[in-house]
Amino acid sequence: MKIKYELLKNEKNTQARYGILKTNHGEFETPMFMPVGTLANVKTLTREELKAMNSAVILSNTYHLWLRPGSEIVKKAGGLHKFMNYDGPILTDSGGFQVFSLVKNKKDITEEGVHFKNHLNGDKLFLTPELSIKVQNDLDSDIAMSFDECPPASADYEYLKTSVDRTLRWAKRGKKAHKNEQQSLFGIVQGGPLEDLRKYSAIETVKLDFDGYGIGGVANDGESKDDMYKAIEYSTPYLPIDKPRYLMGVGDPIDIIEGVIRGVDMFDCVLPTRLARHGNAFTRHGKINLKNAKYKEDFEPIENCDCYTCKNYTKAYIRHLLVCNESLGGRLLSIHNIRFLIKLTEDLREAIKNDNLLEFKEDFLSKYGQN
RNA sequence: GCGUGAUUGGUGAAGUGGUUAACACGGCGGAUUGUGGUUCCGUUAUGCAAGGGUUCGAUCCCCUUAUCGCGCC
Repeated sequence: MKIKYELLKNEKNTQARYGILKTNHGEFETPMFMPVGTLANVKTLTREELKAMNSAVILSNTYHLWLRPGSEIVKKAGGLHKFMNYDGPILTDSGGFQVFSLVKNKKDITEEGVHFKNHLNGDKLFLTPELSIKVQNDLDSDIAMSFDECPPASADYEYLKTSVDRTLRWAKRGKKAHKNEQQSLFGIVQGGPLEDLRKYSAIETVKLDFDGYGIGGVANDGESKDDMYKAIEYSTPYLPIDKPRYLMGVGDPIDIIEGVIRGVDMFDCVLPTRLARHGNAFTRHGKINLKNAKYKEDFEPIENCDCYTCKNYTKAYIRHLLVCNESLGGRLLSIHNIRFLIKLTEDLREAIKNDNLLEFKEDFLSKYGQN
């Protein structure tokens, strides 16, 4: 079956929503945060660890799995869930963003699709909306994403308009090619930070009738926070209330709060795991760098937190692991950082239920700082 | 004892009679938003063993001393 979103409550003072997302692999509350497992694996973590931190949906990637091991192999394995031994819901990204982020220079965007080079070995590749959907059908994820174009933050109006129209045509083609009745398909709203383009993109995408809607093209390099928040608030008013809204790629704690306030239900981001591998931890008092010399003799946990890492390890030990390049350091921080964001969404859901989201935000910011 | 070669940051080291002494590692700090698992950026020797001399100017040339290496009695 397709996923079902049930809206249970609107927060009184904001656009925030509390709801339930029903999938073939369980029911989960929203707003939610989805850890990223690009290569059919949330880097360094096992499924037991993900469950222990109350993680629900994870994100995986069409482009990467298409290249390695190849979607036919995942299909042979019985689909992505069986292949990676994960029985929770999986969302697959379409590859649109990867064409943008991994293949910065040599790409040729045509009406038919995108010509670009394999980021691993330089082979010529051609990805189309139909092929992206075919790969995602083979992967058999719970939620597939439309193949979109993700233009740079610096793109001008003319380019953005052209791009939005092309993404709409690609969305239509992808929907037509979509065969998997067990799999839901999301459309993606684009349009940069511009009100009329976001509105247009949202309205036209909704006309195609998807199972949920991504808000894309956000948090691209150079984009200001203000532009990001505008992109969200220019999009969500035109999205149906009975379908989930997914802000693609967003992950900074403050951005998650701002997204929720503007009516977003789902987030994903590499930040918690990437920051972890580079030695950084989210805390309620801001982000810290565990490699800093000041933690050399700090025998306290990162903070008062219910995660496995904080219950068992000190900052001094984690620092030692990081400094020595021991992979357990990044693993322990990944556990803490993902749990931090998931806990944040749990707190946000409570705040929505209690109609005190703005107070929650103010309190959070006063401790967390403004970055 | 005589002869000879060396001595440059925390480490391995480049280098030149003329403004700010390469580069690498390490250290310290920062970045990171639909993944970069090993990434990117910044910073880190007011000084070239010590003292004296030549010179407009010496880390570089000369002398003495110290330390280390090599060869010979």
